[in-house]
Formats: sequence, structure tokens, C-alpha cells
Amino acid sequence: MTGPVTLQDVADHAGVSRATASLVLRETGRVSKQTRQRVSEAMSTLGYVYNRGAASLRTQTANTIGVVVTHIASPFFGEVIHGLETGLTASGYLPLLVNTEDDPARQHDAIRKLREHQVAGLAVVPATGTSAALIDELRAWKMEHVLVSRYLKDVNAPYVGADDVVGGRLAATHLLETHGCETLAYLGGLPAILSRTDRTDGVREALLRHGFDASALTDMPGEVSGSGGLELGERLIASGPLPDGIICHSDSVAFGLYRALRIHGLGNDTRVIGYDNIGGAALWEPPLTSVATQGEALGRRAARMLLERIKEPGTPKSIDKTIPELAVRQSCGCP
Amino acid sequence: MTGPVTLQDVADHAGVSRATASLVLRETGRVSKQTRQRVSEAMSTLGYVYNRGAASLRTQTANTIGVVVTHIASPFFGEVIHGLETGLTASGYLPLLVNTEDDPARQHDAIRKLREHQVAGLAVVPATGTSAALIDELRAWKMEHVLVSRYLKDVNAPYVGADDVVGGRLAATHLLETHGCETLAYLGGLPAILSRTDRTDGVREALLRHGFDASALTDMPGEVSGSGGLELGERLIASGPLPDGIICHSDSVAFGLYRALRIHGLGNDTRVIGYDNIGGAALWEPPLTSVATQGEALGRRAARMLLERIKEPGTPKSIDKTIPELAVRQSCGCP
DNA sequence: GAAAGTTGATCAATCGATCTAGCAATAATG
DNA sequence: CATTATTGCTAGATCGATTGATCAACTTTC
Repeated sequence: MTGPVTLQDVADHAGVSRATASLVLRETGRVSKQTRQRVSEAMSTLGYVYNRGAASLRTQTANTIGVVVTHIASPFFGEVIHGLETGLTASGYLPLLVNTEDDPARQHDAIRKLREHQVAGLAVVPATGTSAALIDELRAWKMEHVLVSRYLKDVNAPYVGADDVVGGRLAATHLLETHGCETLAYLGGLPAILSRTDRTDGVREALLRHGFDASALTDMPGEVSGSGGLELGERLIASGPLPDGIICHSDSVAFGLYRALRIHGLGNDTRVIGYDNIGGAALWEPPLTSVATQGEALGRRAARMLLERIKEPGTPKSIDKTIPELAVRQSCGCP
Repeated sequence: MTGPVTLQDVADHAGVSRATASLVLRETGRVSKQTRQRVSEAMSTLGYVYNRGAASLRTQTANTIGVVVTHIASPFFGEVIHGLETGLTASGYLPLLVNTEDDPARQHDAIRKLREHQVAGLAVVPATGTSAALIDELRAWKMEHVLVSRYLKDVNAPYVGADDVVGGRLAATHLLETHGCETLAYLGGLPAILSRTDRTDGVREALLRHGFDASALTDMPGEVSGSGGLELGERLIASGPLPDGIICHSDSVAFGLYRALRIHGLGNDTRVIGYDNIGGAALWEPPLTSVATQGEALGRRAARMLLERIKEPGTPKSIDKTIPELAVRQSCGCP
């Protein structure tokens, strides 16, 4: 009597067997119109609620996906999470979200927990310092996964992100060609993040191509945040004459840099380019020119890739690097 | 042989019964040191993974919590989600995250889905236009819940948020007393959001107390976003002389307003106060004075309240409104 | 030395669905 | 009319854990 309404109750009420009720539920198999009707009625009059847990136990497949993120509240990852959620729920999956604070130990624990929850797959923004062993583990566990926005050294795992070399080159080229810059700086991002080295590689490549020495680049790693950008900006200003153009590892960093520049009265003379083109960058003063990585679309693609491999385990692993575009506004000096 | 390693396999390998292995697993009951040891070894050598789904089926209690949010990627809710995640995982729960885009229909579907997942409870930022019926349903379903950041008319549901009347009063009082403003505007936020009317009530209250008429307040509802703020700012500017002080429904709105002011060369003369005090507000130009609602702490408190009621179903429902404080910076005209 | 208590482990039922195999009735085929 | 398909439904095993009832062996107590 007490306890939740089960499929058995529905079946009894409709005068059929549990199995038949199940068939109706899943809209599969051969069931006559009348029975289908009766069972449906029974379901709604009894207030039946499908128990996905029980079904998962039997079918050995959950419809939850673990989403492991380094900075849950950052604007860029907010967009990525948004995209992931959209893509997953559209296919009937639900994201189990965990935050690692960019700490590999927490990431490790989080993934263990998600595994106990029988998630069907994992979308991971790997924490800085994650070793290749993580992917080996996931493979050994036969747990489908996709890396998002950051990849790992010497690891051939499914990946969705933007092409960082191109992104760096794009930003640098614009500053060099359109604005005649001769010296550049790259601000923010921890050195261990591969996408960072890719981007600086792209920048250097552009410099060389335009006849400059690699020493024309001031490379300042640092925290990826507004306050990080502020601090880096202060250091850059203190260290002598500013480079002609500054590329920031993220829009947040650029935001902090803006502040540093303003504090020192260096407002509108300096050419700044951000990265990720988060919503709102157009509203800044001056509006921020930024390399558009399209976080939300990226999240959606990650969801799609993951679900594809879950449905069709044979699907070959792919590396999906979108070619970023430069959202040109005024912070770079364009009118 | 194939398939996952089960507790049975562990038990066999350790030469004990399934039941004993379960006791070891849960570190409960009477098990001798030696057996405990043997079972633990068996677990690690076999690579056993706890199946929470199966356990939940038996115990009738999942350890997931549904988190239903209107704007998954907004900076403020990002902080709230961060706090929720922290609070939940600290107690061994995991959040199942869904986004409603502020649409009651999607919210309805989302909650049904979460129910099928047997979530132990629900933390909800109700979509604009959510009816009281939602809470009635949740009660009828005996599903623990807590409303976060927004509450509903005529509904006595557990709630965690900031005191909006106080927030509005705080902002208005500061503008009136410290800066001698005589006319105010409240920008952004849909009229149906109760926290909005509370805030404007607080503002009006402050106006009256200082001898002004309620007509001293220009009340402009609108979308809660940067572009919304930009549009509202444009309209406000077009509608005649600016009020002495402008209070925005969120920092994002204030951000858009900044842009509108800059476009019209009204930069630093206008006194602006934002709402929520999101991280980064200190970096704006000028640094934004904002009513601090502390999204992250709010999320943590919501998690705590919900889990308390789940563990101790008798716990009386409570309304937890923190008293916000004004984070005073320069946008209001303070030095 | 018999009764009572404690310790360590096991048995079997159970949670709520899915799914294979199979059964009865009806329809189609030669 | 006998045979074969097809349709509509059901019985019962199963997924991997938890749990109340039970039990054997060993201590303690009188």
C-alpha cells in the first residue's frame, strides 16, 4: 500500500501483466490499442513515476553523463556547461556536475564517484597537471569520455576545443598587420596548460613570418581570472614600456588588464585582444576584440561527440578543433 | 565472467558471503579484522566498483539532488551553482543540473525528469511565471525542496535568498544620504519577479522616509542581462534628464548601462549601483558599487538547508533571508 | 555444567524495472 | 482441413545491492 507506485501496481490496475505494462511504457512491441489505452489510464490515475534507477540496473546503462569542470563559475566555462546541458538534455541525458577547482586530486575523487553512479560517459575539462594516466584509466574502465577545451600531452583522446595555434596566430596577425605592432605580450594562463603553449606558438609563428624575432614577445604566465589579469597588468606596466599589443589568455584576464591600464592612466592607447569572446565582451569600454572560441557551441559539440560514441561504441575517436575567428571590436585599436 | 565486478564476485574471492562483503563495504556491523582485510583486498584486486544505482533501488534513497536553474551561464547563478555544488558534494551528494531558460514549461518537464531519476531533493530557482501549484505538487510528491534566490507568491516553501526589501533600501539610502540624490531609477528585471517588487518597495520606502514622493522613482523593468541593461540605458537617456542615481537589478544590467552611458558621453557623472556584487565588479571602470547578495554562500546555505530536511524530515520549514550589505566602490560617486 | 549473552557470518527476500522464451488464439496459406 | 504465421500477452529469471531473521561458535555468569 505505502511506498511508490510501481509498474506492478499499474499492471494490476489495468488487468495485465507487468511485462505488458513495460511494453506500453516503452512504446515498443506488440500491444493492442485497447490495452495500451487501459495501461496509460492506469498510469495516470495511479500517478505512476518511472523509476530510471531500476531500469538502469537491469539494462546496465544509465542516462546520466558526468561533467567535470575546473572552474564552475567562470564565465567561459559557464557557457560551455550551458552548451553541454543543452546537448545532453536534448538527447534525454542529464549532466551530473562536479567542480575540481583545477585540482587533479579532487578530479580523481570526482571521477571515482561518477563511476559509482554508473554514468554513461564523461565530459572533462582536465585540471592543470592531469597526467595521461587518467585517460589510460578511463580506457581500461571502458568509460566513454571526451576532453573539452583542454587536452593532454601525448594522449590520443576524443577532444573538442578550438584550434589554439590558429587562435594565437589570428590575434597576433591582426595586431601585426592591421595595427603595425612590433612587440607583443601574452598575458595569463598557467604554463602547464597545453592550449597556452599552442597559442603562444601561434603568436611566435606570426611574429617570425612578419620578420620579427621571437624576443618580440613578452610571455607572462599567470592566473586565469580578473584579479590575475590585474596583477599581471601591474607587473607588465612596472617592467618598462608597454608592448604595442597585448593578447590575453582569457577575456577575464583582459578585464583585469583594463583595470590596471586605467589605474595608470594608460587607457585607450594600448591595443588589447582577449580570448573566448564571452557574452558581454561587446559591452566593455572599449568593446573587447577577442578570439571567439564559442563556449556554448563547443559544449554542444562535446555532448554530441560523446553521445555518438556511447550509442555507437565503434565510432572512431576524433579530435574536433574548430577554427576560431576574431571578433573585431575597438580594444585592438580598430575604429 | 564478463560484465562488471559485483559484490558477489568480491565475496567469492574473499571466501565470504555477499552480505558480509556488504557490511565491510559500508563499514558497519560486526566484522572481524581479518575478514575485513580479506574483503578489502579482494575489492581492490578485482577492481570492484560500488553500484550506487542498485543500492539506491534497495534503500529507496538516491544521493543525487536536482538543481534547477533559470540561467545556467549567468555570472550570478554561476556563483550560486558553485556554492550548491560545494555544499552537496561535501555531504556525498551530486547535483543533477538542468537549465530552464526561465521557461515554466521547460521547468515542469525538467522536474518530471528529475523525479524519474529518484533525486533526493530539489534546489530550484523558479522560472518567472511559476505558479504556486508547483510547490503543491512537490509537497504531494513528498519531494524535499528549497527555493533559491527567488520565491513565489502566497507560498510557504523553504527558501534561501537575500532580503530584497533591505537590499533596495540599502542602495537607495546610500544614494539619498551620502550622495544627496533626489531622484532615482530602478533598471531591469521582469515585473513578475517578486524579488524585484521587494527591492523597489525598499527603494520607495527609503524615498518616503527622506521626504520624497514615490514619483521620484523611475521604474523601468526589462531583461536581466548586459544587452538588456544597454537597451534600458538607451531608453532612460532618451526619455529626458537622467535621475540622480540609478539602481540596477543585477550587475549585468549595470554593465550594459555603463556602456549606454559611455556611448552618450555621460561617463562618470552618473551614480550607479548594481546588484549581487559578482566577482569582477571591483574591476569595472569605475569599480561598481553593488548590493552584495553573495551567490556562492547562498548556494551553500541552500544545500545545507535541503540536506538537513532530507536527513531530518521533521525539520521545520524555514525562510532564510540574509541581510545584504552594500559593497561600496566608486560607481555611486564615492571616492 | 547449564543458561544467557556476544561475536561473526550467512540465507533468502526484496527493491522496480527489463527481457527471453513461450503460450494461446486468430489469420493466412497450401 | 492441416499447417504455418502472426498477434497479443505473460511467467519467471535477472540486474547488484541491502536487510531482517537466523545460526554456529565462543564467552561469561551463576
